[in-house]
Amino acid sequence: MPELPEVETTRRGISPWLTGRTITGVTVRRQALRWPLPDLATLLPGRTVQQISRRAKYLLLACDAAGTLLIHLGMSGSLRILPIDTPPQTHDHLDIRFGSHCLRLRDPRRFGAVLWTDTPPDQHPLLRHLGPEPLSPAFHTNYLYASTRQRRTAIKTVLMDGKVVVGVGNIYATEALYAAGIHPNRAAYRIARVRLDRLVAAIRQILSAAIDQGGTTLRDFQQEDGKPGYFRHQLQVYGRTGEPCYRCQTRLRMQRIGQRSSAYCPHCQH
DNA sequence: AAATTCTCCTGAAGGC
DNA sequence: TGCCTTCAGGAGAATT
Repeated sequence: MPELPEVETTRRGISPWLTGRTITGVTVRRQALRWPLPDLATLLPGRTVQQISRRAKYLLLACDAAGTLLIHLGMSGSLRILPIDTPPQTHDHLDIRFGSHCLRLRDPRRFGAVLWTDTPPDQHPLLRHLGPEPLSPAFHTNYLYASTRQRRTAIKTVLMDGKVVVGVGNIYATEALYAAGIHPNRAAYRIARVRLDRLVAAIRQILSAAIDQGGTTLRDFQQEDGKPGYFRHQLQVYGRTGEPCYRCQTRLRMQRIGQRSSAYCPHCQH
């Protein structure tokens, strides 16, 4: 399920193929994902992709001065670069063609989104209230400390709240809390500053390492060339419920926190 | 304001 | 083997 490292991996993969290229055509096989698609056949052909950036889990394709295409991969989306004559498979919803190749969006569960904005993307309603990027200087210990003092809910829920910090989903929240020795269900406001310092560092370190590994592939995620991400092999707790903790050998447990399954070590995390 | 619940969807896994 | 049920999960929307 694409979280920040998977989206960033995708961005880095497709960027060299698309930047500076002119879109020659579009094939829309399904007119709505999470929301109806914009009229891409009118908006895109003839536009040149200036750059591809990322905000939270959104990919932003800047198209000339005309506007920006926003793509969200939901939980099962992937983007690939393929020759335009590659037969589409089930759930291949959209091709954006540029010469002999196309950017193909596949999303079995259709939780993803494709949107268009002709104003600066940071002002888009879905982006304007987002918290800081976890790998930016704006995400620091004092910020997280201030953001958690009034929050009595589980720290894991807070980490996955995009208004606090973006890009951290179930996998990396689970891993970061283990690395920092914090119980995922601990009330956020009851975590001391020094422990939040460790948590900030863990989030940064884990996200960076995951990007270096091309993200985590559990089932659906693939890079632009079809290869999986390799961070799955570095996961310490996610998906390991019932197996021994790598540090202390205690059996890892699982709890539902905010509708999400959360693995943790009852000995190492408090 | 913060917290909780509901919702979208498909494929995999488990039960019988 | 096959049919049915359950579940996972990003995150906006609705509700309390």
